[in-house]
Amino acid sequence: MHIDLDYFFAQVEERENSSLKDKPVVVCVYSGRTEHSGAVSTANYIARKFGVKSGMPIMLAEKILSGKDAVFLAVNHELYDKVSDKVMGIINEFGDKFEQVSVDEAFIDVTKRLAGDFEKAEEFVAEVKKTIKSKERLTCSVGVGPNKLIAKMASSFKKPDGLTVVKPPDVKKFLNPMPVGKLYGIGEKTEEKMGKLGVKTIEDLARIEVSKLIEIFGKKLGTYFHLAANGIDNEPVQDRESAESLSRIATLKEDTRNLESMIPVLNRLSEEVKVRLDMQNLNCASVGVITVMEDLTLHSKSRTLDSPTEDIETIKSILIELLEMLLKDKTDLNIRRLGVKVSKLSEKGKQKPINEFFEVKS
DNA sequence: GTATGCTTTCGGC
DNA sequence: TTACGGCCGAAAGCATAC
Repeated sequence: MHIDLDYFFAQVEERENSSLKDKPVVVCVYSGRTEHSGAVSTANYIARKFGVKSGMPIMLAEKILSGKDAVFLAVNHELYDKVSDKVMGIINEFGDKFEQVSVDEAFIDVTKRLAGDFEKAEEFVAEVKKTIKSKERLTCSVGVGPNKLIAKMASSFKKPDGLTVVKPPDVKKFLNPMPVGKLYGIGEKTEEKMGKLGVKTIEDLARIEVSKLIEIFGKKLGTYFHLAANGIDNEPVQDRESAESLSRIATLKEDTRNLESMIPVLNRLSEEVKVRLDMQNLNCASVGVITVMEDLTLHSKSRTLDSPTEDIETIKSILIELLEMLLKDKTDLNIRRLGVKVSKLSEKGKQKPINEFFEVKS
């Protein structure tokens, strides 16, 4: 079962201030460059009806909604995180296993609770929704299916406040008519490639011989596409240990390609990332710099280390090197936004096992 | 030549 | 008129090993 909180940030804001409920509400990330510069994080369904979307420039959303009595708010992550924790706690209580995917999404394994009986799903979900509604005054959209893949695709089928139950015998019926690009794991490029093979729908994909898919996409991907198109997925619902990566990005006061002026920013971002690493007792084995140029194109450079580090000075000096490299690669444009990312995270004091050491040789 | 893993870019929210 | 965040995991592209 997959649970997705509806238009989460904006819904929390409506909850905090009921006078917002019948108005367009737009939750924004202000960059600080000018009073109105920034982008839309999310908007309620009234604002969406007028065409407001995530990622849109705030000034454009303002124009679309002018005269519509719209409310623009700055994101309040502290609040959303707190509310998220409470809701996730509730959801966790309803499953035998729990997996949080993001601030507003989670899977629970309810196989045992439902005794494998999908007829019980509707009533069960009603109970989950009722609890979240009464304790936190929030709605969500829910998908129930025989595995995570189907549950995830089902929860986005009807929203907001939706419920879609896909019983095992109905899996094919559910997937078949969808465009192949809707299948989890298939992006634009792969969809294009599929189109050239005459594959438009998930049904088309399911009909292709697995050997043919392996020939075209390689063993790993080919096998995955074949199984997914047939509704088969064996990924367990499991606790996520910690995030896979951690990053911090900020808009510069003005566009520049002057290294000296960016070093203090890079240092500050590194320190903020380091604090978050420490909070979770993590170190990192990969360090990267991210830039968004004045034309909003994104570029990045990263380096994998020989061994994980937690040393801030090491991280800072690598980042400066990477930024220098990036400036040499990309000689034409100024940098608008600058970021720091660490990945290949592991818990301090624990060495990640190298699988080959334990592999049984035959 | 192919499979794999690493790096870079994309896309959802 | 134009307008443009921050964060994450997924997808795509690329390099290397066999």
